[in-house]
Amino acid sequence: MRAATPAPKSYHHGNLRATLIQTGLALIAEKGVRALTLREIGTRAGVSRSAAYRHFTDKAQLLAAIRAVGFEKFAAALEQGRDSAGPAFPARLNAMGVAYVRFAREHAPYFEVMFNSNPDPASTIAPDPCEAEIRAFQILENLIIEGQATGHFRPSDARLMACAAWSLVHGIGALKLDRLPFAQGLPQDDFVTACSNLLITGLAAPTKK
Amino acid sequence: MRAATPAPKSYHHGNLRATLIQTGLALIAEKGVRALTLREIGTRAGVSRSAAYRHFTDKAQLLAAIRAVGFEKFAAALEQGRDSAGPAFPARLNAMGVAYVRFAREHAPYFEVMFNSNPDPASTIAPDPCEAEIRAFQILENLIIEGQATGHFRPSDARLMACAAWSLVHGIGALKLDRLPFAQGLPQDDFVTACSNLLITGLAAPTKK
DNA sequence: ACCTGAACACCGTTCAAGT
DNA sequence: ACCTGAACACCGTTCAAGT
Repeated sequence: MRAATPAPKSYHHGNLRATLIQTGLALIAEKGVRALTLREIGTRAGVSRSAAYRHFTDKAQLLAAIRAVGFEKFAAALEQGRDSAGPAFPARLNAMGVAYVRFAREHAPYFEVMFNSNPDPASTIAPDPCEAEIRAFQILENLIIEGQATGHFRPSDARLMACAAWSLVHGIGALKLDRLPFAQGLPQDDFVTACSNLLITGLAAPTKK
Repeated sequence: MRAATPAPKSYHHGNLRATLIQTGLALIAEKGVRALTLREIGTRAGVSRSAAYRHFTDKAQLLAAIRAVGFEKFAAALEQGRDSAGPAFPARLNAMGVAYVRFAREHAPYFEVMFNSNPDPASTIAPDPCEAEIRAFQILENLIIEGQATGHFRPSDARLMACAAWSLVHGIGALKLDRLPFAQGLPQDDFVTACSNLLITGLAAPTKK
């Protein structure tokens, strides 16, 4: 009777690398960042605690791999948010912002490893952005460029405008201000929408006349 | 010769609690967040590694105390930034933003413990804001209220406007976008100023006529 | 080439015991 | 009341050894 065990993989795993990333992804969603330990990942993957070192030089490298797949999902969420809005550009920009903050809330642990400054060393510099992170930013920048072409957005530096919009929603997602004494009442999406409207119209009083 | 040792403090320390906070503050500035360990703090303070538990129930509680003094310095930096600008309100708002991001950069480790979601448990909720944090926010909110009174800022919900401005500069400080492929070139303060001008004037094209 | 097991140098936290 | 010392259950990482 050589049937019970579905995959033999007695010793060599086949693609432990991918399995470790998936296991880490599941673990982080289940029990948070603090529970994301090399040893537990190994145990869950049915492998010794030092096996990961054959595929990643470091815990930081495993986190980088996990972060990369997080940004894939993130970019997809932003695109989906944008496309769920109508054709008007301010509305599309706002929908992207809502999607951004929603992702930050619904996938809080992902969001943390994705954006937290480099997780392991005492180094103060941020980790290099991964491909999907740059792509996510370009989705936003392109939206602004299109909105400029149609005359909806002012013809300033589109990259700078994208930086400002990105920073705004990132700050909202990271600060969780809507949860604090400030600005209670409004449901989350409305809070984001209100902030994004402020960015679009500006804080300054309308020029009289 | 009973002179050499300044303070005897042979066994009981007197105010170990304050010493531990100061030691932690120094350690974090010196070697980063990762080096901020209860054991090392104890050793530096010349005390056993478990002595801290007489004054804090937890590492999280020590961090909360450290965060509180970080926010004191932070609020002072914001006020100083605001006052270093001229009397014009958009300029004062911008100066606060520059001070915000400067603090994030120059005191990166403080900034990390101050704003990072609760440091220890797997809990996903943010720690309660400390008194100085709320005060820092009110400095910003008051500036906007004053700017509304003089007609410089639009008469929308001042709290919401403060949330948007706070989120914007927080995102800039946290994301370090000026360090990335996007938006190179500009020195940091100019980058902040450009973003804050965008928030003030708005992303939308000026209404023709 | 890929993985294991024991080992090392760390953690936070607890608890009996000292003063 | 305040602190120590040993102990416990964890970490990441290394390295000889197995297959």
